Amino acid sequence: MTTEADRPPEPDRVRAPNIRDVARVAGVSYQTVSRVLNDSPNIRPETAERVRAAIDELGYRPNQAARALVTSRSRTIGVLSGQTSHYGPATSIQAIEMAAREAGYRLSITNISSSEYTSIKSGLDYLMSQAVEALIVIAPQVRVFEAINDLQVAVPFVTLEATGLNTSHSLWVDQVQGARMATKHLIELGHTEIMHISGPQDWIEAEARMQGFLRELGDADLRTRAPILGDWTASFGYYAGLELLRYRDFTAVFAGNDQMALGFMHACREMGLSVPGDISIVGVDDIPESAHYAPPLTTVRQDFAEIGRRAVGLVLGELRGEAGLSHDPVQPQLIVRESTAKRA
Amino acid sequence: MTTEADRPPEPDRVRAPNIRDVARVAGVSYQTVSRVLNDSPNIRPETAERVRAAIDELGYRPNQAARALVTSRSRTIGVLSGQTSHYGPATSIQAIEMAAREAGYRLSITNISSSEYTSIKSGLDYLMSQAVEALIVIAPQVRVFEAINDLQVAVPFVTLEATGLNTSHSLWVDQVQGARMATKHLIELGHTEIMHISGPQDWIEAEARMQGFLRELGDADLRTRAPILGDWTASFGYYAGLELLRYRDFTAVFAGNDQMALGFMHACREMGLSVPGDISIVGVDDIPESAHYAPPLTTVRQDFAEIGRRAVGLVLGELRGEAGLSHDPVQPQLIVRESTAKRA
DNA sequence: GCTCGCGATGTGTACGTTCACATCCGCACG
DNA sequence: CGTGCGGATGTGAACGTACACATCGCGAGC
Repeated sequence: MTTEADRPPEPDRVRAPNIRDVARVAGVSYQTVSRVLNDSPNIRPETAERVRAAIDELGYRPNQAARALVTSRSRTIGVLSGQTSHYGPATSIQAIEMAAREAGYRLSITNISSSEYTSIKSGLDYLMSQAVEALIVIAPQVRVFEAINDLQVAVPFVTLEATGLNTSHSLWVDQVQGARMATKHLIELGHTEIMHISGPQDWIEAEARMQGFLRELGDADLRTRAPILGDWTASFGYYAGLELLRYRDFTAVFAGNDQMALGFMHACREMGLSVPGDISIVGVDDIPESAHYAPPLTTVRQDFAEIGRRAVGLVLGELRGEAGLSHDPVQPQLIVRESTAKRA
Repeated sequence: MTTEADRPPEPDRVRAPNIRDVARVAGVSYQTVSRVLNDSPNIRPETAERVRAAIDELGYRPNQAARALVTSRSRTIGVLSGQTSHYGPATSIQAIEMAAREAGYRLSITNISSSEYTSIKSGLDYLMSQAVEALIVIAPQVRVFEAINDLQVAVPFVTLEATGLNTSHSLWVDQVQGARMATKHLIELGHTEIMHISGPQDWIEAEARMQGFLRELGDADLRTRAPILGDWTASFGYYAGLELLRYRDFTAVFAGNDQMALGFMHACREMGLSVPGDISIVGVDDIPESAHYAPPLTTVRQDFAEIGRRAVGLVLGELRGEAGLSHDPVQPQLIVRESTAKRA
């Protein structure tokens, strides 16, 4: 009835309403309010309605900290990522965020600036200090596994894009397969001298793409040559191209990602070479821009968003004790555009 | 002395050590431990050392939830962002994350999938339920301000990239100035018929760039034409190009971002037009790839990372009650490459 | 030698919630 | 008509920490 009159005088500092304030307004005990909040059974609909009305009236919001304290559940998923500004990680993280929020979890993201072990470890340490309930790693560096062991991470975790290693904790695009598709495509076009510009050696996915490339080449009995170790950037592709094209002892290039492919095409243009007339190029990722490169890039599409969603499903499933969740690799897809052609 | 013998029997479920466990091991009171944790003065160095040793021994980590509960400070900054997978937001967020972590804050990020008012509001609502202490908005939609008002957001907030509006809460790259630089550059090259492909109308920065474009054109007494309203994507730039180039009643294009510029160049190529021979093009953002487009793109550089860092500085400053913080717009920079040339 | 003051440390309590358990009521069953 | 049972609701405690205040000891000043 009287919702204001008989309350104690307003304190100076306005305090956010708590569960007891709601209870008082609704004329029930705080426990009943708690029950409504956690929609537990055995509440009379009429009572629940009154509580909900009180909640609205007061603009009450449950205090997450108090809840976390008593349940000792932070409802937080930690994300350890390398450069979150890159297309792949950024896309995955966005999907992770949405899937997590859907499931009532929030994210704690941390960027590791370098691939130094100490950097990984301190990033991981930070996440542990946030009491994350699960961990998703998008920093596909080999040393992450070490760090996870060293810190005795006891929560469910999954690493993205880390082909082949430690499969029970991995979820990945089948990079080996993707690389084979790209390489096979070039071979089928008649190319026999194929160059690979790889990502940094300590990225597992770079390693996997290199393996796929080498295996496909081996299966076709073609000469393999040492891949160039790049850094994923367009600039690297460009300078590598300027260097490599001085010899021109190859007619096709498989680049570890679209950006390096772009840089390489830039170098071709500058050296007066036609793509795909003189050199065929394949990238990986299918970033949205690659369809508009000059020429539009043949590339291996990866579904980063799907990977992110599945990662969340996986760790939350494990958290709920569900077993036997699917770790099947996500299949990449070859997108043929105009940067590849039959060997002249 | 005895650090193990006289403790109560181990409970079944291993409980994380708390401040009292540390105190017991260190032989001090829990309050002393608390003091060491919050490095308050008046602790004997020797005591502090003993406490620290106990912390290490037990692998103790402060419980953030308990801390948040009692201090009623969440140490969280909310980030409301549009597509976090885009280069600009992603770069800013990365910088925000690092700056925030540096300052002992974590982030709660939420993506809004559409620019619908309800979507913005629910995103904001989510962040408020996280009890964020401050808010950084990277979703530069006009309606965000409405939502912030409607929800009576009482925390310090700052919107990024929202030129000109509500300046006390904005931090921005001077988009108007950037657009003017781009336009002026084209005018100085002799172009008089310049087309603008803008971002979506409800993005404040798109609006600002359009204003800058129109003003510069006005100052030069050149004919203005209705800008095309795009969606930031390369594909839009491409299709818009195919359409517009059927008439060819312009010799230069100012695109709202690099991706649309890329798409437009693609269309030029397909229509048999040379860039910059027939058409000059300027973009905005200077994403890392744009230096390797065909041709390398003249563009207006924005320092997204700097913006992110300053946003954190601003809201945390306000939180500490510091006044008179700099809201000076960040100056963009024209990067002249090869997509622009004197009018034929 | 006594007191004052201050540095160093300890004790009580509150934060807001959930869990375990207690209580109350009405209805079905014998 | 008494008993038991289960649905609906209430009470007490605990989670781990920081703040306010209390206490202790020791050296300076008279």
